[in-house]
Amino acid sequence: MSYTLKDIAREAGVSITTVSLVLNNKQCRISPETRKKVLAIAKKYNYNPNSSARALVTKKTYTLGLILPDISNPFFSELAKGIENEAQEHNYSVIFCNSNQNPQKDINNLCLLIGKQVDGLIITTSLSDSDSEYIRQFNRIVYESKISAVAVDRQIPQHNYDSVSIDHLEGGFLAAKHLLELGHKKIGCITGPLDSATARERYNGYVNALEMFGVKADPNLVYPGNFQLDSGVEGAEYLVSQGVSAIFACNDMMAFGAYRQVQAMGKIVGKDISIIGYDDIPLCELLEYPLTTIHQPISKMGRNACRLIIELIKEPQHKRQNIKFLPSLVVRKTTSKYEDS
Amino acid sequence: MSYTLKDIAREAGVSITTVSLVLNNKQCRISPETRKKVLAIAKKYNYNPNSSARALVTKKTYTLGLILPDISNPFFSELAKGIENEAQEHNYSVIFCNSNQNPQKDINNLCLLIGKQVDGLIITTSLSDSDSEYIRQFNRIVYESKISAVAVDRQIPQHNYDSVSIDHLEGGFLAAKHLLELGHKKIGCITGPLDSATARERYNGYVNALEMFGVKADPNLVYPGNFQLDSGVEGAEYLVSQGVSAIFACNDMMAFGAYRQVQAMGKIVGKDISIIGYDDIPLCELLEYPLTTIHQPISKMGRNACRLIIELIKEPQHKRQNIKFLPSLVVRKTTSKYEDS
DNA sequence: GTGAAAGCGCTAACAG
DNA sequence: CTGTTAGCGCTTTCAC
Repeated sequence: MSYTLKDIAREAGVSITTVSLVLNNKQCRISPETRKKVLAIAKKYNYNPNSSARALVTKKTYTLGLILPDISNPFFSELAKGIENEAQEHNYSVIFCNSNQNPQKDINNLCLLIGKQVDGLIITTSLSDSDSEYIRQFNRIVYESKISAVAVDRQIPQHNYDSVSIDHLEGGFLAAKHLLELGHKKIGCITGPLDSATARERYNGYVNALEMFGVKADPNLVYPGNFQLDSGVEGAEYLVSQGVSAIFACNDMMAFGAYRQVQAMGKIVGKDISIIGYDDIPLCELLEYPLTTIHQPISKMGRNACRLIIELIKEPQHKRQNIKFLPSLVVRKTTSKYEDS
Repeated sequence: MSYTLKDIAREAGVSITTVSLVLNNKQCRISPETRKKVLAIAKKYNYNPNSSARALVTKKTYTLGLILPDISNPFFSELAKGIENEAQEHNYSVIFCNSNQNPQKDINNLCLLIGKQVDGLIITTSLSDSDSEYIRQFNRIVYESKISAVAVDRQIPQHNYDSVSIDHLEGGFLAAKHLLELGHKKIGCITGPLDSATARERYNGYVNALEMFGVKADPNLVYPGNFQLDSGVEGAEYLVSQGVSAIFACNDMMAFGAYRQVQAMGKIVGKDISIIGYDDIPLCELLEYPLTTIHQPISKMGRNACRLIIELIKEPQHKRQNIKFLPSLVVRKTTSKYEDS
């Protein structure tokens, strides 16, 4: 199969220890010739240390476990990319597990990863507040494993993990502020499902901005959506009938639905009605009127989650960190100055 | 840290072997009481075997290595999902590595995965024919590692790996055939970059269909694109000026470019000019006239790649397999019967 | 400068 | 039915 230290030691006529020492670049004073000889042989055979053996004694696998709901979701694949790129630079590799929105799988994957002795865990569960029993179990297993863990994107209920996430309150605020600065007063909001913290934050950010600009938040201008395209069209239909001049859709899919509906109603997007979305999915740039939206630094968040877990591995007693990244406004063509008509 | 066989053995008052035996469900005749007692203790402590130790002796890690160009590309993330879902069902886990189109990284990742003693490799390299030296090295390393490997989506040059891919010849054929059956005769083609095998196959499929329907392939009706949106609009502009009644764009991005250009020229997509794409990206369904296209069974391909590598691991002498999946036609609104005007 | 020896946690003969 | 023993490939004291 593969060459071992023993093989190299035999061929070099030295002990296994010596070989191990030089291959690990240890300070130990090894004579230059021995070092050279060993290195040459190792290179010749393309020696690759057996990491199971090494892990067994060092108790470090240089492997990270990544639990996520669905790698095929662009948000998570972007996140995974950021994590893996950063990991590579630190000589870690990452095992990923899809839990497909199934709380039991979240737990199975967790156990699997612990069994594989990963050095750290990066977690975005699909666990929602209502999965109380699963959450308890999940947290207990993480705790007992003594493995460092960080939560990404969303905090895991019932426990305050070190975390990296995006400040959706700020995002919602930014979106509404942009509209307000353009002079809009009657600003509708199509929310996400309000049992999700993310959706709530985006909505609350919108409310905050209105208040800050002295505009009274009008419940009649809020349409409860579900992050799907359809609710965007329904929301727009409703809001336009309420006389809004601008719409904040809490994700791009709904913004796109709204975009369509506004057009279907014979109005011009970005002129008669301003629309702003949230997420900055690739679709935004492809529209006839490219969509103004809130951009999330997903990949950056991934990289930082990775950096954080590596810090934590090195120094488990590290002080708690809950890092928030700020989303940013991307102005394109669907928003413009309010004009009294 | 974690409990070991020894801990359980001590508490149960039996030998380590016995514990190992019952925990591995070995046939060995163990008395029911012993078994029960051991199981109970293991459960109590939430025993998780140390897989490094196990791997060290069994030489199996139950881990697969996945090398791909970029997990954030929807094609690859869908593929990864298929692979991981299947892997989970067979108790394998998967380490993924992004090589970011960098041939050197392909090789680094390969070495890394071999070092981690993965049982099998699933590979989609970004290596192109021109990276001859890298390819040679890559193949040599795989060969010397004696680790089973399968190529997904594209074969790796200079070596015939077991592989799973999509029959793009058939895909191109299907696209053109659809148009021909609708009565179109002057069918333009916007190709991908023809130094890629994938793009060539799609184009060749188109040519084959034309021939089969007795339509002479006209080089003036072929526009060399690059899979980017822009070349779709340029291609459409050119092809419409050549008097085509239908366009086969070799991917959806270009089809979308063509769609826009056709509209910009004052023609009605799906009536004046039929357009068919290739890939079936989410965008297709979102258009005003949803895009007719060729769908690729990506996730299925991933699952099969995984199944294949697992077979290969079990039985390395298995006969060679090069599995091709058939793409399928998805008719939506951008293609229609040819009407003489 | 270098080597001998112990041991990480587990499996797998081989004994009894 | 169960225990003893050896050993996987590596790191790490501790001697020399």
